[in-house]
Amino acid sequence: MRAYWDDDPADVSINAICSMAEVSKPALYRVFGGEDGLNRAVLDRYAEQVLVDIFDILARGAPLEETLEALVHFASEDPKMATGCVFYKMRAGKHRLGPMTRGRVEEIYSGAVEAFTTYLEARRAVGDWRDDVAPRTAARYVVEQIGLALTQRAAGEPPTQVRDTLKLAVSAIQAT
Amino acid sequence: MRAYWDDDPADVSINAICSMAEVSKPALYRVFGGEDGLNRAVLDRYAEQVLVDIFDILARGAPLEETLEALVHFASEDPKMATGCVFYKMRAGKHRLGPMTRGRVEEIYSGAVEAFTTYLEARRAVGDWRDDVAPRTAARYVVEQIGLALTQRAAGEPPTQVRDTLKLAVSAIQAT
DNA sequence: ACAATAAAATACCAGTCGGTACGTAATAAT
DNA sequence: ATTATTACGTACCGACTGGTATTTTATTGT
Repeated sequence: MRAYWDDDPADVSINAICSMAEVSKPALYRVFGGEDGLNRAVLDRYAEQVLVDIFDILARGAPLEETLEALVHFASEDPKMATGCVFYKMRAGKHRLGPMTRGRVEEIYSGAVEAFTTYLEARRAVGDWRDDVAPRTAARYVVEQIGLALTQRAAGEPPTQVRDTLKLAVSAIQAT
Repeated sequence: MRAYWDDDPADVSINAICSMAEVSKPALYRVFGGEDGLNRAVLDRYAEQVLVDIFDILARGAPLEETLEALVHFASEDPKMATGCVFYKMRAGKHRLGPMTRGRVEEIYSGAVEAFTTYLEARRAVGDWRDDVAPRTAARYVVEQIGLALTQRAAGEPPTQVRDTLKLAVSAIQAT
């Protein structure tokens, strides 16, 4: 997971992983079955260890502005995300993934969209959000923008620039 | 260029290109020198054949709304861009490129930011654009958003969704 | 103490990658 | 017509990929 996180999953070979982990290749195959199984396991671990933070922000049910601010901070400034996000990296190279990992990527994506849609509907019900954008559209929008920000961070762009871009992006769904 | 456009540059091998073009590998190496030279040549050709359209839109000096509408249409609906954009695909895998191609990618990127910055400054001078966002920040923002849209198209997302996202994104710099 | 079994690593597989040495065919100069 | 030169492609190189057959090491049962 660490290697996928620091570099790009597509650029880390099974051989490299084995030598980093000081594990023989057959051992890795015994445990994970193959590359697809390993990727899936990495993604599962990453989801419950890192992505859960994003879902937590939504689950707090805080006002829109506060929630968006937290998300912007997470994606563009949290040092943990300085080298980007394993999930979005995998999603970017979706066509290179095996069936299990790809399935998990799609699950996580639609789970995120769903969670954000639910959050936005709740906010609208409380009168905390405008009526002229469909919650699902806005949800997909935010998920993509967070992905863009994390991709920029992975590419080494300065956090301030990443933050400027993301701030501008989320302002689109805040405007009255 | 066609292969890079339809698929992903990172997934098209020199061998595959040679067999598609019905050209021997040494012939390709004689002409382009190597993978980096080939990539650079492809990018050059692509820039003068496709990217020029984007620069043309800016060069028209039309009002902001009209310009953004044209860019949104180009990125999210032009059938020519249905499989994404060679430039943005290369940029996404920048670290895998040779020095010449990488240099050209950076040149094109900053050229685009520069062109858009100039355009926005001109619009501001005419009173067609708000004062509360730095032109360069907005320029970078739009360049990233167009890239996101073209990446989404390459991933096979429905054009309507791509358009929704991009429309929402550009609205952020239009708002009064 | 020794044989049977389970676990784990070494050494290898076929395939692909980018890149090139070298033999061959076509052309230009004499 | 014959030689010198240039263009060109076959066949190969070493490095690396994901994946495994086979051998070695450890553990267990007796």
